[in-house]
Formats: sequence, structure tokens, C-alpha cells
Amino acid sequence: MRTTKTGKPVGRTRSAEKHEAILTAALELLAAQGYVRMTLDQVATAADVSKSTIHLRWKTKADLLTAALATMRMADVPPPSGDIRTDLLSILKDFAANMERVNGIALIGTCLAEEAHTPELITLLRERTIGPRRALLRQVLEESRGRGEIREDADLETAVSALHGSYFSDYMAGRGGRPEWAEQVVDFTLAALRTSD
Amino acid sequence: MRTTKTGKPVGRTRSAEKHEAILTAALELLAAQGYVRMTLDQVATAADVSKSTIHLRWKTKADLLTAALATMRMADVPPPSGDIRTDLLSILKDFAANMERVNGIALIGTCLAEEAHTPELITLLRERTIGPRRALLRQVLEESRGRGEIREDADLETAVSALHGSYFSDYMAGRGGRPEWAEQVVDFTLAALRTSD
Amino acid sequence: MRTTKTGKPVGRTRSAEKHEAILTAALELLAAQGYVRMTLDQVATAADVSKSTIHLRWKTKADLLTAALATMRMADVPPPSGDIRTDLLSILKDFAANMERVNGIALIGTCLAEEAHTPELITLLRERTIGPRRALLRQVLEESRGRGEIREDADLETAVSALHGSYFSDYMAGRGGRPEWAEQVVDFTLAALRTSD
Amino acid sequence: MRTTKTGKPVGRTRSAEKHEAILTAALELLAAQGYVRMTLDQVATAADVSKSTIHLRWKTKADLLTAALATMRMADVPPPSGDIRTDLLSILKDFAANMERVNGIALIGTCLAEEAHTPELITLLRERTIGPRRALLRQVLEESRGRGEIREDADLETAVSALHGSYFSDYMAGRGGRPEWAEQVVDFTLAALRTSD
DNA sequence: CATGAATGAGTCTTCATTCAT
DNA sequence: AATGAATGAAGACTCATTCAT
Repeated sequence: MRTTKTGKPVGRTRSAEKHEAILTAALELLAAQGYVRMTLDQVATAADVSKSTIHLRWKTKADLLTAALATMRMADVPPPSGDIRTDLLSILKDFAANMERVNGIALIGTCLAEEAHTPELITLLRERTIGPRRALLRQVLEESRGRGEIREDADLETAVSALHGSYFSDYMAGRGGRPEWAEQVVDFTLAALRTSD
Repeated sequence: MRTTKTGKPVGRTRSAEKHEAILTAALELLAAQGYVRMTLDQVATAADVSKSTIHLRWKTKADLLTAALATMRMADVPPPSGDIRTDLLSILKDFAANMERVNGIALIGTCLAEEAHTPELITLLRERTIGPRRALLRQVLEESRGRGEIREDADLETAVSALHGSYFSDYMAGRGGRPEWAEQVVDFTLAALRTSD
Repeated sequence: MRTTKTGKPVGRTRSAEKHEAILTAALELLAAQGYVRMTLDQVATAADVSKSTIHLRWKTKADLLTAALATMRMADVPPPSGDIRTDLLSILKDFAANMERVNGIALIGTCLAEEAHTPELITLLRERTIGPRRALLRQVLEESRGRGEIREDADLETAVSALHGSYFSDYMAGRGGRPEWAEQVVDFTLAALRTSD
Repeated sequence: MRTTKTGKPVGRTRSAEKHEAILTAALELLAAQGYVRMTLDQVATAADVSKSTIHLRWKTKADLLTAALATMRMADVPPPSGDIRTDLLSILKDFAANMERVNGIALIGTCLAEEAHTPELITLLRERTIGPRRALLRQVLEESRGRGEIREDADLETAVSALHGSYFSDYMAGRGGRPEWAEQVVDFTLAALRTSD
């Protein structure tokens, strides 16, 4: 963008509200409709913007949706308490809440389904949400191991996969949304990890 | 195949072949392209059939895909050996092989993404593949518990979710396809379940 | 196209009327609007056909217009009389009549303007109309030379260009459509060619 | 360039540069793309100006292109030598050179194709380039006739059309760009015009 | 004056579905 | 039963033009 000598941008400035409204609408519609079914018309209407305004900022539909996904970020998790059970629970409950808030299952479904055509989607999801979430879990486990609460030779990565993955297996099996889920999987995991004394 | 009273197959032999060819093509394309991207033209071409022939048997695209998904069945798993570790491994490895063979992740992604528009898809998947697979796992665990190898109060359903779900978490995290996966998650699970003595 | 054993085409047969109506409409609109301005909607409406029907037969707009141009053919010119002046006149008058009937100037203009983007157009025009027309003229000249009415060393190709080209120069100069044109250019040409004795 | 009474250039020097840059870019793009295909964005980019700056000076696309065409002028032809053959050749060669330099065929094609929608274009072309070029030719012929080298009753206008028009016929026939063209058509024309003695 | 944002109208093309043979 | 033609309803993207800064 060109600027004047004083650094002020020349011409009319791009509306930040519109920008955000578009991305928000796009993300919601992506979750609700899936990549292909979602139309730019819908986004334009939802964001109260003309279709051309969207194209002005993102050249293609794929670009828009990539940008929309890139805005996704994990919500903040309370700081670790030092108690492994408490901390794992708090991460998983936040995870579940997040998934429900943004219709995460559908979003993930779309990204998986689109992998062959638009691989950026699942990559972004991985970087922005899946990776960080798993990292949080792993960190709690490592610290606990540092405190000697967990067996030295425990396979923490597998523990993370169990904690995180059981959510999806449950959803697919039709037992998603159970409030006990977090407690159950945490206790199960701890049983596998704890130093046997 | 239907037969007449005399045992001779009814006239529409040719039709039955087409029937199957269509369903097979539809399933493959569903996994490869996703629900919306897959077109009836593609199915028709792949099945070497006219588009009208498809519509003759299934009124709509959704009907066809529902039928296609309904044909999915778990491949046969070797009979239980009685050793819990062996049996769980054999089930999980068969599961992973299956997923790769039919591009299962993409298929599941599509069904999840489409849940709002075509809920039959995920339902079918659940009934035909997810449910049975989980049932197999559960059965092995229960029998082992019957033999006293597993704690009486063990949460078997959560164990199943961990075994099954870790596959998805791994995939999403970009660590799918690892051959060690099955061993690792089985050993992790057994550590949680075994009677501590 | 697949056919039955008896050679009869299978399924509904493609309407020859529609086919022709589309091509006719396309050619007319091409002349009236030019390549880019002409829309498939206009063609569909003019031919009383759905847009999809057009796409069923021609994959793209360029394909359609190429096909439309390819249908162009010179109208029939009366058989040569043996008198050079009569024959040249008859060819040129037919040429002028044709040009007016199909709005040839606009058509040629479009093909020239599109040369960079759709070179097939001018090529087709050349093969179907310009080339044959010039060939007719040349043939009359050659036969006349054979009869000794024209100088042996006369540059017939240049004569053809003068006869044919003066039409365009006149049009561009704003003196198109003059009924005397043909006589004048023929007499001029003959003056250049005749054996001086 | 305009100047104040004191001879100092008027303030909008910068503006005048832009003005010219726009017109130049427009003319080039008109020849390269044709009326409809050429976009104001392309012009703006080529002229290093914003689209709005264009609209500030010309209300519509048609206005701009009309103005652009109006800037066209024949390049200067060397002063007549008094020898008819030499002078005709020099005019025609300059003509051909011009046509190639500005992609004149495409430009003319566009103007002809657009005649129905934007008749100003061909009118301008006629006034600025075709007319003057033909006038040059005619003048040489008339002077030659004045010197008695050409028959009194010769049809000079037709001669001009032959000289000028053969260029287009040749181009359309696929024999454009031949260096001999000018000589051939001049000699042909002179053969028709010369006083037979 | 000059710029960039914003937009509405329009265009080609695709596709599930219905018709005619 | 099976085929291919025909279609209406969309959808992504483009562009001349108008606004706001």
C-alpha cells in the first residue's frame, strides 16, 4: 500500500470491521456448511458486504477460507495449578468447550475431507489448534514426570493421543458430549502413567 | 442374487452388475472427492453407466451415497487368540489397514462435514464401521477381564475410546501412518488396565 | 456415440434443429456484437434453447464460435460466362451482397481484433470465405490469360488483391456500399492487365 | 504544453504527464486486446495511475478510448519527390510500417467490430488515419496527372482504393507482411493509369 | 488532484435432475 | 431397462463505475 510522506495511507482506508466480519462469517459458514457448500454469497450476506469486497481482499475462495482458518486460535487455558489431574482436566474441558463453540467437529471434518483438494486447510488446523492443544497436554505430563509422579519410561506422546483422540472416537461412536468424558479419560490415562508403588 | 422358483437367476443379471459397479464407484469417489465435489457424472463414467441409470435406482445423489456407504463393512479380523495383546493388536492393525485402503480419513471427514445436511452419512458410518470396530475391541477386553487379567472396575469403554481415538489424534497431528502406533497404544492401554499385583 | 446393433443411436437423439438454430444465432450475434460482447445467454435466447444445451455440444464459448464460423460458406456464384468482365463483376457483386447479408465487415473486424486471443477465428474466415473468394477471382483471370486477353507477365495475385481489397478500403474510407464500386474496380483492373496492342 | 503568460509551465505538469501516459497506454492496450477485453485496470497499471484518476478525466471507458484514438496521427511522410512511383512507394511503405508498429490491423478490427456499439471509433480512425493516408495517395496521383503522366479520365479514387485496400486483402489472405507488396501494387496501379502512347 | 475502497451487474461454466427415444 | 438430450438453478469471479479519504 502506498503511503504519503507522513506515513498516512493514501486514499480511502480499508474497513477493519468489514475485514473481521468477513472472516468471522467465513469461519462460521465453513463449519456449518463445509468448504464446497459454503458460498461467497452467503459470506457476503452474513458479513453485510458485497461479494466484490471479499474478492478485493482475497483473490479466491480458497484464499479466504485459509485466512479465516488462520484466525483460529486456542482460547486461553487457566494457568497450570501443579496438580496433574486438575491441569489435564482443565485443558480437556476447555478443548471440549471450544469444539462445541465453533462446531469444531464439522470444521475438522471439512478440512479432512478437503485434504486432497485444499491441503492448506488441515495444515492450518494442525498448526493453530491441534498442535498447540497437544503441546499443552504434553507439557503438563512432562512437568509431572519431572516431579516424579509419572514413570520415567512412560510414553507421553501416546498418552496425549489417548487423551485427545478419545474425544473423536466418542463423537463418532455417538457418545460425544458426555460431561464425564474428561474425568474418565484423565483417570484412565493416569492409571497407565503413574509410578507403580 | 434373486432367483426364480427353478433356481435360475432372474433376467436382470446385467443390471445387478451395474448396480454394484455404481455403488463401488460412488464410494471410492466419495472418499476421494467428498460429498459435494463428487459428481454423478464421475460416478457414471467410473461405473461405465449412464447418469440416468443411476437415477433409475436412486432418486437423488444423497440416496445413492447413503446406499454406497451402507455397503461398507468391516473386513474380517482373524479369530481371537485368547491373548489380549495379540488380539487388540490384530484388531487395530486391521483397522489401520482398512482406513488406508478406502481412504477412510477423507470418508469420515466428509461424513462429519455433511452431518448438518445429510445426517444419514455419519449414522451409517457409525453403524457399519465405527460401532462394530469398537465392539470388537470391547469384546476382547471383556473376555480378558473375565479371565481376571484386567481390573474388575476398569473403564473398558474409555479404554476402547483411547485405543480407537488415538488413531485420529495422531493423524490430525501429522503423525499418522506410524507402524509403531498400534503397539504403543495397546501397551499404554494395558498398563492402565492390568490388575496391579 | 454408442449405437445399437442395428446402427440406430441409443437414447434420445440430438435435435438437429436446435443445433442449427444455435449456430445461426451464434454467427449472427458474433457479427452484431463481437466476440467478447456476445454472450451465451443471448445465443441461448435467440436459439430458444437453454444455455446448458449449448454447453452440451460445445465445451466453451470459443468452441461454439469456431464452429459457427466454420459453417460460413460462400454463396454460389453463377457459372463463368467466359467473358472476363462479366465474370469478375458477378463475383464481386456476390461478394458485396454476402458481406452485407451477414454483416461481414463486423465479422471480419471481430476476427481481426481477436487474432491475439482466438487465432482460430481469422484462420477459419480465411479458409472458408476469403481464400475461396480470391480463388474464384484468380481462376477467372487465369482463364482469361489462357485466352490471350491478358498480358502473359501480368501479376494476377496483385490484381486479385486490388479487386478484393478495394472493398475494404472503400468501407473504411466511408465510401462503402456504392453500387458503382464493382464496375469501377473491374475496369480499373482490366486496364492494368489487358494486352496493350 | 500550456504555459502561463510568463512562459512558465502551468502548475499541473505532473497531471499532464499522467494524461499522456494514460492515453498512450489505452491506445496500446486497445490494439492488443480489443475494446471489450481491455480493462481500465490494465490501463491504470500500465500508466502507473489509479483507476479513479482515469475516471477523473474521462467519464466512461468509451470516452477514454475515443480520446486515445483521437491522438493517433499519421507519421510524417517524406516530401514528394515528384516521381510518382517513388512517392507512392514511400507512402505505402510508411503505411505498412505504421500498421505494424501500432498493431494497426487489430486496432482497425476492433473499430470495425465495435461499429454498432461505439461508432465513434471507426469515425475517428477514418478521420485521423485512413482519410489522410488516402488523401496523400490521391494528391500524388493528381499531381502526376497534372504533369500528363496519367490518363485524363483515370479513376483516381479507385486507384487509391486499390493501392490502399490490397494491403488488407493480403493480410486477410494470409499473405501480409510481404516486402514486395508495395512495389507490386504500385506497378500494377501505374499499369492501369499510365497514358498509353 | 489523486488514491484506494466498495459495489452491482453480468458472464461463463457446472451439475443434479427430468425428458424423450 | 437403459441411454443420451435438455434444462434450471446456482456459483466463482470480473469489471466499469461510484464513494470516501
